[in-house]
Amino acid sequence: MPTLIVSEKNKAAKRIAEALGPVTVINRSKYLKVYQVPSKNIYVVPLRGHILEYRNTDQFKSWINSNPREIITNPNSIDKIPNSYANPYIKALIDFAKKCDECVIATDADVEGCNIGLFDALPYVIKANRNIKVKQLWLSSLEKKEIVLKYRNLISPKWSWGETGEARAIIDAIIGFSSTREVTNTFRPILNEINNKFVSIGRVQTSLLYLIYLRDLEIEQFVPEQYWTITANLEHKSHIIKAVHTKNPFIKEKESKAKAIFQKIKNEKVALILNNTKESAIINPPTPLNTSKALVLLTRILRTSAKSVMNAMNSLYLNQIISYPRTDSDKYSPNFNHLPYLENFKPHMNYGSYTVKLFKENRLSPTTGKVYAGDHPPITPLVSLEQTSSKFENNLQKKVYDVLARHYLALFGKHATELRIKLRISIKDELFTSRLVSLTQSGFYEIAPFLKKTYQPIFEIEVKELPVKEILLDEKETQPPPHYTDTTLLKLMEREHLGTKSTRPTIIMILLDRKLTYNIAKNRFKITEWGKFLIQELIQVWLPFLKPDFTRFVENLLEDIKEKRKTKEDVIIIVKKIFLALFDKFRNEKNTITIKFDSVKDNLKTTMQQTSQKKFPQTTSKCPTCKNHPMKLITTSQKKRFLACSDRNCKTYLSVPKTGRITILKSTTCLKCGFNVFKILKRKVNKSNIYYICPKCWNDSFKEEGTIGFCSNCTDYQISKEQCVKRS
DNA sequence: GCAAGGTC
Repeated sequence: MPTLIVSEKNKAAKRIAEALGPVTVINRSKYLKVYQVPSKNIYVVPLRGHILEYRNTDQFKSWINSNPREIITNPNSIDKIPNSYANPYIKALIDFAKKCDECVIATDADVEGCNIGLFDALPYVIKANRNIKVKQLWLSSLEKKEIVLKYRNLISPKWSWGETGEARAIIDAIIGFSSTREVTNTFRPILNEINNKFVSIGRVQTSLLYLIYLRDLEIEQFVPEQYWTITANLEHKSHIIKAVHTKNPFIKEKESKAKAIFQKIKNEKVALILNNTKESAIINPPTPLNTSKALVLLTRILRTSAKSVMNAMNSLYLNQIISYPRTDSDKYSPNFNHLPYLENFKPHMNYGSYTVKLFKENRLSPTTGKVYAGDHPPITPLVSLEQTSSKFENNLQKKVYDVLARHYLALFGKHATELRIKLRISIKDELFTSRLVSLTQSGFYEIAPFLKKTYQPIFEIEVKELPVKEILLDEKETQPPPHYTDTTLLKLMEREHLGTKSTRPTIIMILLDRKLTYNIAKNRFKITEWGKFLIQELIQVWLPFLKPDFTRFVENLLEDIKEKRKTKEDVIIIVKKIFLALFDKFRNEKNTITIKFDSVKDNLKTTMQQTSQKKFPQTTSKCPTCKNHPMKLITTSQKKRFLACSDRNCKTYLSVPKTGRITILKSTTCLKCGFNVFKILKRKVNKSNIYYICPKCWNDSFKEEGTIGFCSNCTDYQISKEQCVKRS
């Protein structure tokens, strides 16, 4: 009788099947492939991560007519049901379970993997075939050798690991659903004012918001302190060498001391070099990239959001340009053969000469990080693509690939060398130091210059004296800590155990979407007035839940389930009890919150309006009515869009197509009426459609009968190479 | 209408 193997994702299913023998692919639906190994009588059915999710039962569907408190107390408040795309997967599990007498769970070798295999998929398998034998395939990598070996040594299912994931899901659902509803109901008068539909509360997101609140508070309450520094600019050939007084910084109490020193030396023209040491330092190439490190690096270099970088990596992976982007490995398996990948880059326009040099110098082993998670290698470029390649779907993918490819090549590079010169200097008996760091050997920086620090030009100092160009006494102020960026938020979340490598970018985005945070200059995050009000109120009643300690507390309990020290049920009872107490505290004290609403409502409304004012794209052509002002392409929060004259008094509006991405072509205008031509891109699953309209002509066409005012229907002109030209 | 966790 055949064997059914269940994997977490398509990629793993394919690899497992291929390792066990020649494969026949069974296309079950457009996206679902089952891999058959006829020689071994095996069917490998992939899943797509979790196929079930917790939802409120019908009894608790209504937000108004059900009691949020009962979501915690009533064991039937939530239920695990198939998600939107689960059906083909479930059907495949049932069909193949009926044919097989053995089921091997081969989902990822971690807590969520065990939960997906043993608690999402297996119940369907067993329901379809009560006598099926259940085993688990515990893979520490997807290499053929490992798969073959472990398939011969199947283990009994790791139920406790699966239960750990189940407890995590139940705890998050119960806490999230009950508190989101209760807090939404409480804050409803405020939500109406600021056009929010609800306020979401969750173990991870609310804790993160609290940390952002704390940082902003620290910045707000920061009291700058005055201090003074004495610096000397010394001349050496064409360079300026900056030296700092050894007693820097002079705090407020030492102001007079600083000024006295400055008075004493300000006209001195010679600096004596007392000591001149130099040392060479080696800078090693970076270590391979796991997901967290890649996100931190890419958001820092590209100055873009974690979410968009993660999306770009995922698309590159789906298009087989990079390896799997969700990995904890920052160390390659000793068996990983880098040669074919490196070989790819030899002819590359930008990376080629560096790569050829790697081969010449026989530098073919990468640096190594700390974790070999097994299932996937560190993030690796699989193919060599030029920046002009049409395989990139957008500019960001291009940039992400460039950084990842260069970083990968840097792993094999030679170390860089720094020259560090330290000078001890005396200016009229006042001691100064100067540190000069220059790059003497660029090594791997050649391919990955984005990893470089700032360096001074290379020079050596052999003289005993240097002329003083100027001596400066500067009054300065201490600076507050910076606002968080995507990069620093990712680091913070990792440090505080908030979220996972895959969910962190989404959680950062959720806070933005829900108007709890917003971006100020340079991708920096600030809590909104609304977020601040919310957290300030919650601190009064829910501080234990806001602190990241709560997640660590839950984590420890989950670990107890995994290690069989506690049962899933016991842990859920413990967490429910603690959270119910917090919930009741909120209920008992919520009058102290609602009583404040009248006094803060108006202020919140206006500040939130200011914060959310978007910059809408503008036409270069003028409004057809007033002929004075450009028009704005407005998109409302309900996703309706239209053109409006930027002069509010003019009140001219033009319709635009409801769907498709609009680009205002600024290099051409409609030769018929002079208005901008709009390019509309409609994305479909397989191909995209592009068409053009002039909004003025398009709107005019509504008043006439017959024609639709697309540019393609224009009798006199047509769009050619994004220019409006006479029809030939 | 809600969480956080997988994956496309």
